[in-house]
Amino acid sequence: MTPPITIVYYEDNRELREGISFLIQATPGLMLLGAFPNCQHVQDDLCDLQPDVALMDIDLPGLSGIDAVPLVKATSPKTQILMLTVFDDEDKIFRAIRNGASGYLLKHTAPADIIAAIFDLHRGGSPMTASIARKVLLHFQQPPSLPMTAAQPDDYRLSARELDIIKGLVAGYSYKLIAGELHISIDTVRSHIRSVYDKLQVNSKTEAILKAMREGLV
Amino acid sequence: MTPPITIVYYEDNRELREGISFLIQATPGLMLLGAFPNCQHVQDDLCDLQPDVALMDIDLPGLSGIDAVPLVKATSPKTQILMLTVFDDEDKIFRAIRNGASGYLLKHTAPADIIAAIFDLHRGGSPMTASIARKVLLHFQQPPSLPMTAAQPDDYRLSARELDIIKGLVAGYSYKLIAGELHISIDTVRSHIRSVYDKLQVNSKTEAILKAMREGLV
DNA sequence: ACCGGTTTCACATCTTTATGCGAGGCCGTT
DNA sequence: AACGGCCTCGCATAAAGATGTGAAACCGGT
Repeated sequence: MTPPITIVYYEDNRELREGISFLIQATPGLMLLGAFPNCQHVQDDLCDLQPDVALMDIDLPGLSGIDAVPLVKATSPKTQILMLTVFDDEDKIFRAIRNGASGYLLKHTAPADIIAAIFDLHRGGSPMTASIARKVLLHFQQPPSLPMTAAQPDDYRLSARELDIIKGLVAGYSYKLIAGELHISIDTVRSHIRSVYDKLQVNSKTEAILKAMREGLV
Repeated sequence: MTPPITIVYYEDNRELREGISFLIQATPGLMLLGAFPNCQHVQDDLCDLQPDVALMDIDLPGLSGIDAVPLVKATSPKTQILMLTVFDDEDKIFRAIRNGASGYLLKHTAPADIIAAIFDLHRGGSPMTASIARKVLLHFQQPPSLPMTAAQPDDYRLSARELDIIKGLVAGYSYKLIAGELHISIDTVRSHIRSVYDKLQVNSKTEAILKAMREGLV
């Protein structure tokens, strides 16, 4: 028998807290270590408990669940955080994710799915409500190719060496450093840069870097 | 009664194709317009059908499902694409996403969940298997703050004006342009840049831009 | 009233980039 | 063999950026 997944739970709504708590306790393989109405004392709470999973509401009185995320990670690094909230606000989502949350469910999620998500999370997955996932994905998709005509410039046909050079730029190196890194002369670097600018249709280091990053050429 | 969600399906494995096809046809609210063993003729297929949803396998003979994604989008822009695959390879995931896929499920997903995902997708969500979602999220999380000591420099205390300047840099502007934009002299821009470099602990435009972008200061 | 930070500007100097022009060697296709 | 693309290097000039030094004006707080 594998050891149970240990859990702490932060939720200010008493009914909900007791409901989910009961559900967790009733599920074999899960063990609830604590359920708190606010996260004023996250660090105290977690430093001893060191749970596998933290279920966190966002809209908590006092310290918001989002701001608590980094504290959780700092106090108990192995703890995976599952945000459980009514907000599908972009800003909140990304702040939580950047801070280190690993899953994000809206509260309308069925209780059974919440339980499933806890297992997913512990298995190394990132359960996400589909509508949340969409917002995240949109940040990866390149701006929808406006017209529907085929032929996307997608590929700028940079040569291998040119890619080396632009990687250097994106890494923040000067020509001199790139030359040293690649064991070529600075004039050669200049020469390649020329070609790169030509192909990317830009005319400054900054533009080239930004374009390369946005188009995912790096 | 709302009109059914129309679907096309690309999958080379005959058994699987027939199984899922049957399932779709048996589900009220879904309508299968076609199921193909390869996507050689996506554009021909879709130009008339204009389905709401395209279910695509990745590992297709000939033209890969990933490469077909942009073609689908070009031919039938309103079609939402759900990748269905055995690969949880980072590179494949991101190529599919960048190309415009809106959902990504691994094939071990239960048939009932696949059906649910189709509805999610059509509702504007992005169903994703938790393990896939994790890989995506990792690209958003800032490098795990190495030590656990509190107090991360997070906030570089840039002044309002300094933020204006760095926004200009990130937009790819030269000092001269920034000066024009903000109606100040180029020497003033230089002066602010100095402070910014100081606070960000960098010493070149490129480093400043990269740091600002990564730390989300913009 | 003094201090510190912000915003503005100036002048000088040195380094880095951008760009024009030229050139030899390598390699694969036609 | 001739052609085009790629990789290498050089020299030169003009523009942009980095850095040092200094300073006046404003504003909020001790």
